[in-house]
Amino acid sequence: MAWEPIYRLVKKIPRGRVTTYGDLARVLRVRGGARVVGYAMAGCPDGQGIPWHRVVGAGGRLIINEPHASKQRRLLETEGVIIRGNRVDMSLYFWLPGRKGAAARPRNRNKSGSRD
DNA sequence: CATCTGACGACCG
DNA sequence: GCGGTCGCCAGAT
Repeated sequence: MAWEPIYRLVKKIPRGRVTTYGDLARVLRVRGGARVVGYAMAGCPDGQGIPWHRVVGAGGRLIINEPHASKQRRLLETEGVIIRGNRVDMSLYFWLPGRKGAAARPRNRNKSGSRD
């Protein structure tokens, strides 16, 4: 399969940010939707700088099973992403792919100083 | 060709 | 908020 577009987009996810399988599927118009994107990520080649850990489930939930779950969690925390329970705060870290690298926190509603 | 499984997501109780 | 069901599609057996 040609998952290249998916991998390429995942590589564009900024450090300390996350996106979801569903959004990737929608932006890339993947036939099978989120499910297939997940399948693609599961088989993503290693050692190619693909930040697969920045891809989470809908709502910022970490749905991956062990042993990758721990790894993803550790990697995200390393990038400064606060993980609470089994999910991350989408209002702070969600990143929408595509569009010239612009676009970012569509739901960021904080009025205090945000750290970008 | 029939089934099962999986790094998903929306719904429902 | 949690757990179960169903729909989705691509491999594996």
